[in-house]
Amino acid sequence: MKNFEIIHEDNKARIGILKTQYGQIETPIFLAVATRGVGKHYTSMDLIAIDHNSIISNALILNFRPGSQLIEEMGGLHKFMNFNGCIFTDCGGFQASRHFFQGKDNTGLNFLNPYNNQKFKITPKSIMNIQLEIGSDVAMMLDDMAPYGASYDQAKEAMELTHKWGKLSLDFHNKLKIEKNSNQMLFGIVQGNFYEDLRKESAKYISSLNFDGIAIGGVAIGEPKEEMYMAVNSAIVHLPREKPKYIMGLGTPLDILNMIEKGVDVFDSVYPTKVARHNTLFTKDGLIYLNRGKHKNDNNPIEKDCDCIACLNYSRAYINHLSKIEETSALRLKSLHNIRFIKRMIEDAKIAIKEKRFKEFKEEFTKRFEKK
RNA sequence: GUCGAUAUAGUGUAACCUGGUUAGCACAGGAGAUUGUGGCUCUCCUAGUCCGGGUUCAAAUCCCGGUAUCGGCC
Repeated sequence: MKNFEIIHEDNKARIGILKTQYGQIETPIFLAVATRGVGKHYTSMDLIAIDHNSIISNALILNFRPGSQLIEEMGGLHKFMNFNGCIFTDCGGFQASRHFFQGKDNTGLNFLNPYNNQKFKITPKSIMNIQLEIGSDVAMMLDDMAPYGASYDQAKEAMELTHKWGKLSLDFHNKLKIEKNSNQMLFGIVQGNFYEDLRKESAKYISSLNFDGIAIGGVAIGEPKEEMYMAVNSAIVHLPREKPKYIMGLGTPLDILNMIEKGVDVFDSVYPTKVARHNTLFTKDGLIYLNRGKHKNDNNPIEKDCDCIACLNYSRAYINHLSKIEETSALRLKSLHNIRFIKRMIEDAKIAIKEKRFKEFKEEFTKRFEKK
């Protein structure tokens, strides 16, 4: 049985159905970030309230606390956090750019558990086991991500280690899935930093393995936009049409639309929630800075036609007030608005794809979003 | 009426006693950043010495007068 089916296409843009162990989910999707089994300032109930059914959590960080075994004992992450939606788990490769990273060798990545300062090593095998214990619907292979500015040799080395770990991750995952009687999917990750030939090589190699889906990793790590698009373009043309494609870490509303146009199906990013906490809110007419004085007496919602919990119930003036007095409820409302904005934007994009006018939709959306 | 204290961006204050960088800081105001999340974070900009005179090479700072505010006493 195929676990991904493309049901509509408009040039490269498409609508698909991802068939996971939790259930079926229509792509393109945006995964709200719930690294530690909860969003920052929002819970699974909040996501349900804005009709958001897909998240990404982090296997490494969940394993630090409360531990993947405990989550398994509690019936898996869906039950533990009471989220009846699609859950991806990231492997922890990205956390190699964090300060608790302690270096790598050919067999895995070393970390310091920030909660108890114990050394903790993850390997392709151990992180597969952790993700199966957590019980996510989609697991990610262990990858090695070179930082922005890495030399060619450094990028090549990271890519080659990623390829090696990809094969190992896949083999272990297949074995463990049978042992645990799981239908968890596993996605591969393309690396190659910002070198066109490495991106191509990595895309071809990862595509040759039998992953359920393919992610492009190692972008949006501080590089200029042009380099990001170059890296993605170099890889994506070598990925098979029929597999779900995931760009890790994107993004902004316009980045998401641009990537949908290239055939990307899955997104995740802290961008919408991080900027929301810092008072940058998405509207169809562009970004607004909600903490500015002009909104102090604005009785309108953040966005007129938005159906999120913030816009249905509160004015810009009120949320500006909550922000000014540093009430944490403001962080929740603002985060939920931006998540909902992305979801609604993607829903509109899907309608456009069905009607074969995605390009026009994107251009109109971009024009309005960028106008000042 | 009288004696005293105080007067610095929109607001609150620092520098005054002991004259000497570009008058500092916070909030407010404006423009931005933020992309597989240990942090309601970070960057830049706007804006000020009550008024008048004096001393001095040099005054927010010392002196005199005015005005305003606050307080004490009649």
